[in-house]
Amino acid sequence: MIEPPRDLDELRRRAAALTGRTLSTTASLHTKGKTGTLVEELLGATGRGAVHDFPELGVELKTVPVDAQLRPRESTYVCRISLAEAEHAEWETSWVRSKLSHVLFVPIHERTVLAPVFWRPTAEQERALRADFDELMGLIGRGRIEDVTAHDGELLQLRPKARDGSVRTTAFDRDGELVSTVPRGFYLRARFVGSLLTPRP
Amino acid sequence: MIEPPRDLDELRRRAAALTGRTLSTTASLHTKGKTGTLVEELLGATGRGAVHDFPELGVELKTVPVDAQLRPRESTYVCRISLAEAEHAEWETSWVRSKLSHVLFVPIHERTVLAPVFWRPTAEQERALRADFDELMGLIGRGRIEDVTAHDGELLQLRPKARDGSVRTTAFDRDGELVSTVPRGFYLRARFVGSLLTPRP
DNA sequence: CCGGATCCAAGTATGGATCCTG
DNA sequence: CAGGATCCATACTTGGATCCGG
Repeated sequence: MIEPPRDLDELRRRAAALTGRTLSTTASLHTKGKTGTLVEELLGATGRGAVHDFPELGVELKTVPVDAQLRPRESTYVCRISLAEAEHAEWETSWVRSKLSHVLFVPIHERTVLAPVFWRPTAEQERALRADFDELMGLIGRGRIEDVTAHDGELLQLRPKARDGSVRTTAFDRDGELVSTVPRGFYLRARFVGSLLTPRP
Repeated sequence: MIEPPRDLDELRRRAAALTGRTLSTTASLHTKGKTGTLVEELLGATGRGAVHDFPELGVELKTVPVDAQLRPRESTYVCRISLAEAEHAEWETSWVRSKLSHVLFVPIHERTVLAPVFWRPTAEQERALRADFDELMGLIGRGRIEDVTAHDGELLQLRPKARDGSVRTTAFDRDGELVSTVPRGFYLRARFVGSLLTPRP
């Protein structure tokens, strides 16, 4: 086990030191979440179950599979949402805002680690994220969960998040009744994360 | 896997048929909850996670370790309580009342199964149980959780229920603040269960 | 004795994400 | 191409209770 980084500079140095390294080709690495967990361990993340991967630094780590042009091949999962509490949710105190307040993106091309990118939302980006949040949570709060699709939201989208369709949670419908539905999570659109990895002036 | 009993008579017959049987002496049976789980399986209980062990019959199964005089060697665990919701809890709709509305006690002496006892609370017993419930939940509802000990309650008592002291839950203190404390559960006192196993006219 | 502390197995939830059809 | 579906490992929770020191 690797000690947690003592400050942001140490985390920067560790992340930079991984650049160009190739992750092991072991069969056990071919499963969905294994790359992310391995990079967490290599950087000394300790926040399993906490709000951030690096709780003292308030930094969230995300590995992103990319192509040779640094374009993400997938969207990036952020966190789950509580459908039943959507009506009272506020952006300022939301889990998704906390997670996204400071992110370390580690792009992975095939098995090679590329240059890390630290990101904090600009004022403009935060306005757009908040607008997505308000739109999505507003719909859910008004009982429209089944009308929400991954088409909604400019930067943030809402998608199913569960092992399979047999996992259920509850939400309110338009009549205010509790109904069973599939769990959802927030995701960052691939094109947005792509713009963060290759900034244009 | 054994099919669930179709009616109460079938459950009675199965429980009676276990009387005098000796549970296997396998090392794997020497752990705390294993006897209860084994008897559940032998009787065809299906209610893992449900309110009752036999959901269709509304019957709860409890194995009770006893001495040669049928005196329980331990108190009997009933269920957990939600400390944070204690203030609004009512006996009529409580989990503990449901659990205790119909119980099949299976006494175990060393590894031998003794005669089963079906029990439904008499009116008098239910009054006493309710009095204990109201006393305990009233204290907790008023933020006095840390003043409640296993001395309180005539038939029902409240005791810690967790792997070890590191597991925590939350309750309200006297100032209405949420505080961390150890999870609790309801238990039936050993002397009360003893009186149910050896009724005196 | 018995009140407070603890133990194990199994099921569920969570965090890590990628898979895969139309 | 990307929205909806799904996969794995690990942590946490729950239900089964018994352990053990004062």
